[in-house]
Amino acid sequence: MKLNISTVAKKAGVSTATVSRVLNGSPSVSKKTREKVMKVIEKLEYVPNHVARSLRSKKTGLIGTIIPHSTDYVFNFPYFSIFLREATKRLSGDGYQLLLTIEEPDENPVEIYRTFLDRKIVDAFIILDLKEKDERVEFLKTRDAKFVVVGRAVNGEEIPFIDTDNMGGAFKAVSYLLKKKCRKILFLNGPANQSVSIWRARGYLDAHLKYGLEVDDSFILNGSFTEDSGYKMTKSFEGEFDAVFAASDLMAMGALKALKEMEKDVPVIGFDDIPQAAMTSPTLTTVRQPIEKVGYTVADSIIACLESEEFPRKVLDVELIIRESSEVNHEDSKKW
Amino acid sequence: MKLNISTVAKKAGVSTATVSRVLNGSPSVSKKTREKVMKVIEKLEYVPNHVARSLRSKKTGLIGTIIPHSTDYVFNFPYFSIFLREATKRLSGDGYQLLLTIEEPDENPVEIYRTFLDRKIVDAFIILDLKEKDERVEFLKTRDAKFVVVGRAVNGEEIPFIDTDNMGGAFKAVSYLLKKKCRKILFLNGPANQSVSIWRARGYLDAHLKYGLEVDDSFILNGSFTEDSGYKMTKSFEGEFDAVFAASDLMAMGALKALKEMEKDVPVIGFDDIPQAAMTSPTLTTVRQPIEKVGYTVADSIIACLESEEFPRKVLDVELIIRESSEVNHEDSKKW
DNA sequence: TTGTAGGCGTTATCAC
DNA sequence: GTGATAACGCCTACAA
Repeated sequence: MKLNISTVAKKAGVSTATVSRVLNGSPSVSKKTREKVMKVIEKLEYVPNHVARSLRSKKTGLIGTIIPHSTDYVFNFPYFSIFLREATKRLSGDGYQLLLTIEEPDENPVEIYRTFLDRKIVDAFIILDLKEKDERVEFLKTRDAKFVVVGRAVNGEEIPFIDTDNMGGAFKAVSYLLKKKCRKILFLNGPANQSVSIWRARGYLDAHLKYGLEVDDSFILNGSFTEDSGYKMTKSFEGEFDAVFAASDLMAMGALKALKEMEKDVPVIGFDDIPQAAMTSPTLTTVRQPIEKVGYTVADSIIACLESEEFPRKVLDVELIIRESSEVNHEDSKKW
Repeated sequence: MKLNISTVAKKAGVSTATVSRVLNGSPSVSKKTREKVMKVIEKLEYVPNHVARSLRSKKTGLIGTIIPHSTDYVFNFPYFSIFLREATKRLSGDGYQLLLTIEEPDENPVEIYRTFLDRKIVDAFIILDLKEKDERVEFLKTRDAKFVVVGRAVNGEEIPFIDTDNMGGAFKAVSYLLKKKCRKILFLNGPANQSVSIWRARGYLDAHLKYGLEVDDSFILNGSFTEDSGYKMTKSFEGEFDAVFAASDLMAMGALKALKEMEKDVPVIGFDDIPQAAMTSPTLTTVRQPIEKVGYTVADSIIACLESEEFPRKVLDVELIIRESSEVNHEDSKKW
């Protein structure tokens, strides 16, 4: 026996239209009818068919998030799971679901967006890992699709985005080191073509500018955001340096490991403030990104975007958290 | 102007039924008609509406995977991304998509399965992180839902599953250590209530049995699969031991770190063979799980389950990979 | 081989 | 307030 809206209508002695109204909280239903219908719904344990609703409303309630294949790090990244958790929480509060998918290894990244759009599988996208010149964004714009980017375009392009203040964060961290008289700050940056890297590099430069210092480009290294990358870049750097600023906490941890092996003791600052940052030895000075807030805000913006045609553009503040690793002789801390 | 099957039909001068037949590769369409229709489809760039198809066919093509909230480690777990990648690849080959979702923090884990089932959002589930007594499985069985479990029931219960030979793997690793005359093997196991932990404990016990040795239960510790957990359990263990067998490579790495600090040099074996295992110092002896194959096989089984009512039950072989960490005096390796 | 038409389950528009 | 009824876009008997 199939259970659908008309079964309920029949049992309740009303029309399907009325049941639908009850279901959708329409005000134009008498209290009495509403209660009668509700009772039947509960007794039958009826739940509306989501697919039929989608067909009718042309909305699936699914938000697509395609995880770039090029960056396995997002999964290594303790950070990412927090982002997802918060976004999921916010979305499900309004009846949306995250449709997470991994990019296909050897396919043009745009294809999966095309498929999802063509088949009308999702209502909107969350774009991760914004590139300097991002073909996914280009594509979605030509298709007039809804999306929110995590990250901020570097060329002032008008796209809906949420980002943390990467430039400001780098500025704060580097200024702190410069104030401490560090003058040769090794900057372990992320991949060169990612907008996040570009913003942080701008902060690095700006801080030097403020102090009237010139920047030697050879101190800016591009790697991936992993611990391993931080370790290797530090270890293989040829030349003197008196501080390290890393674009992720994992990289900073790698740098600390390398420094220890090199028996070199200079201030280190990371980026993110992942949970481990407070637990390493030495504890990590770092730029805290409000990752929960990012997850929440992205979800919130997507919903706003879908339900009221808003065009979100937000930069969230970051904060420099001072711990042991940025202090000279931080190795001493281990003796406690 | 809306683009749907009847627009195409009109343009091509045929009925919607014929277009549908072409779309679905029905043999009963003349070559000529098919070509004519195809041409129109291409010119119009028509793509069938997935939601309408779902409504008609009662299949969404979505496979639900709910990531347990209790175990943030799945995201720390470098392993998990490989699993997802392979599963996704296999699924999309047959037109399915993975619908990944994070479990809601403070909600009964079963609820999200209920929601997905009620609303008919997914065709089947992949269950991760099987518990000894798993209410999700119970629930899905009562609802007669399709699912495949990654992991093997410990009580012989009949459920569709894919698992690696956890017991055999532990058996091999522990036997190897016993053969080396180790007699006090510290076993850093995963959470006690997870089936994977129970299988591995069985392997540990079995190996001892084979050597006619009794097992001291105090040598079996339960933690989480993280590096930190391995480190702490090793460091805080009170009592002598002459080898370590860890239930994950991350834990093994934590154990190695602890041993180094304790200036203790005993063989260590891990589990998984994550990419880093070959790159640590010392390199890690470990039980290799064919993770790509697990991802592929789970996806394959889900499809088989959906399309031909099969009931998959498969245990995939594992292999002991001998590297440096299991050899006594492995610290020497660092001098090269 | 092809076309007609009903139905999948819901919601929105229009009457009453 | 409530009830018919027509879509939404597709597939599949059944008929031709």
